[in-house]
Amino acid sequence: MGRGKIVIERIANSTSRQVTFAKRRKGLIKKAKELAILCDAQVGLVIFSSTGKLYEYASTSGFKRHSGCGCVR
Amino acid sequence: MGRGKIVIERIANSTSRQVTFAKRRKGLIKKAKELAILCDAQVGLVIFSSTGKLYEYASTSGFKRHSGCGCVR
DNA sequence: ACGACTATCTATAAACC
DNA sequence: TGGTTTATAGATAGTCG
Repeated sequence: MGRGKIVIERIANSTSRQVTFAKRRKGLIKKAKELAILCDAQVGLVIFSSTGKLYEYASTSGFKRHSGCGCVR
Repeated sequence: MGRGKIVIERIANSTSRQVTFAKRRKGLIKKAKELAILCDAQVGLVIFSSTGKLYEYASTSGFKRHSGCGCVR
């Protein structure tokens, strides 16, 4: 899906791994949103980068962090 | 992305909405897996269909349902 | 390290069975 | 209603500034 074909395995080069992460994370969240809207579904998505950064998406208020244990419902 | 272009809004026809849901859900989970592997990330994905069915994916054992409240960590 | 660009690959809408 | 095919839209790998 791009200039060259790639194998699905951990990208060795740290820089290109980060670049790919940023691109694909954005694409994944976009598709999650589209699924929620097109199909009237509820979608929750949580992504931690290898450096520990959190990225998340939730389609509706049906998913809420509830106080006390910090979990996602 | 297909024979015709589509607008991102709730699909009116119930049958084609279900068909699209099945296709896109599969695609979304595939991409979530790829992101996890390629970029060494941890990914959690929860999808409820409009009929209330649950579909989920978690890239690592870092995400676990813990007993007691049934939440996802 | 970060945006654009674009050639190319992949996902998928529609058609068909 | 569920699987298969195909043409095309959309995502993105590699490149350049």
